[in-house]
Amino acid sequence: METEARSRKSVCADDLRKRILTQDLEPGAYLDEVELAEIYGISRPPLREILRQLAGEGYVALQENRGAQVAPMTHKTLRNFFVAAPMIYAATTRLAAEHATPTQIARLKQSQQDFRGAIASGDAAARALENERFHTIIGEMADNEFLMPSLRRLLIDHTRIAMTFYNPRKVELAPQREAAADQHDEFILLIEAGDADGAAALAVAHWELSRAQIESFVTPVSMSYPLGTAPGAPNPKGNA
Amino acid sequence: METEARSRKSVCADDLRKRILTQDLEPGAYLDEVELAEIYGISRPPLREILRQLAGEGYVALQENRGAQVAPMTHKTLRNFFVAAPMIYAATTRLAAEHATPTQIARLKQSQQDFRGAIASGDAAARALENERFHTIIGEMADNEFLMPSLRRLLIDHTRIAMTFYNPRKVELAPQREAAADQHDEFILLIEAGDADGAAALAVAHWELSRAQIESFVTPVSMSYPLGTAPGAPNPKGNA
DNA sequence: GGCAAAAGTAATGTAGACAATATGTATTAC
DNA sequence: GTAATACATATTGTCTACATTACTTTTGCC
Repeated sequence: METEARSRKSVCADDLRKRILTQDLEPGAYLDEVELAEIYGISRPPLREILRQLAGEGYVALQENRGAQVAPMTHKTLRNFFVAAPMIYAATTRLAAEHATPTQIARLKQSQQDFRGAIASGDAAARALENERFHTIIGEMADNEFLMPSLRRLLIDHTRIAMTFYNPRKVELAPQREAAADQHDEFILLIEAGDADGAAALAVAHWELSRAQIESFVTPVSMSYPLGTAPGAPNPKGNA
Repeated sequence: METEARSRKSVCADDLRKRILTQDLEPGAYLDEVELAEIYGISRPPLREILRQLAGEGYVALQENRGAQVAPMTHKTLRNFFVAAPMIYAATTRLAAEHATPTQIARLKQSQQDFRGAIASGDAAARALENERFHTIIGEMADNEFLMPSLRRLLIDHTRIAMTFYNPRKVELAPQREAAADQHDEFILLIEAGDADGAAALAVAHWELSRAQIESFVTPVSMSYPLGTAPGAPNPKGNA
């Protein structure tokens, strides 16, 4: 095989990830091994290895003798997401400000440029993928192998949720998208300055903006708050 | 093949996990595909799938064309572990108290019985594995797919660190082991009572106990600083 | 006419053989 | 004597073919 044979496998894995993130492959969709193997020009064994890998990363779910399906999103997904996201985002962003290297900061700046470009292009999928990449780089800056697994899992469903609800034709959301992009610039400034507290606070603010957008679609009018108290939040029933 | 052919694969995966957790397979050790395939009586393709799966779970690290090795523990591992563990443990335990089902509580009680038995037996590996299982069940009780990945990753290295430092012949540590087991009983009580705050506080206390044990080995007498300092870079200026 | 059981079909799971890459060693040249 | 290159060996990566499991459809019986 040529030298690109090896890269065909990683191309396949990367493309599957992208198609799942953008909901081109919808949650719960069954994945046919022979079909995918033919598409990417590889045989079934290496494809099966990729599916196992993606299962470990949380992109797909495997069932014995019943094939693979894109990781489903159940009714509990959003609720669990709202519980875990602020904690993990704040923690990893704080660590990123403490540990970021110049090389990583340069990559983050490049990513932000690409993100702005995707917004301008109006391509929702491209914007979602660039946003995911931006926050993945921040996760890599945190350089903590114990927090990265949950961050990756969060970014998968955050991206998919965004692709579900964010409607490019809803022009009234354009200012919010701009605000998100501006916050990305702030991320870069604070991380470059090593401002851990500031970065963590911005992560929370960035989360709140996204959360508000999501809730505006999920809870149309009333339903004020039921989506779950964050771990560490004061207990509703008044105990000490 | 018989009906147990399928289970041979899961037996292989489970055994590899156990051997890694107990350091029977040491961090950084290279894994030979043909050797492992022969040991478990399967061929290389399914074994390679298992290795991919274990890589996704954080047990092993894969390198292109260079095989698999048991996930290494570097100088940064302990430091990153100390940062992430209290946060994830507290959050998942709190959620466990909120969401545990009677069936899960029954499993947790059984696990605690096995844990006590392992302590009595004096088998360090069995005790470590039962402890890992106990905390995995608590993680499953939390029922949050976004926090579970980091919890699994933490438990892997927590177990390995414990196997590294906990010396059964050090009789002076027996009371601490008893204290840990007693805390497990408290976990059961608080989770069964649905006391989220209490469970979270206990998780922190449980962590502090474990942390103190670990630090007593890492910083034997007077070295107060080394955990946060890069072991590769000895402090040039005569430190404080 | 409906339900259940059996056979057929299509998928996943596995095995053995082949190709390509990396590593270690030996030889040769400087 | 040392270093670099080439070759040999061992290990990883891949493919085709086969076994097994699950699902679907059809047929027979109630």
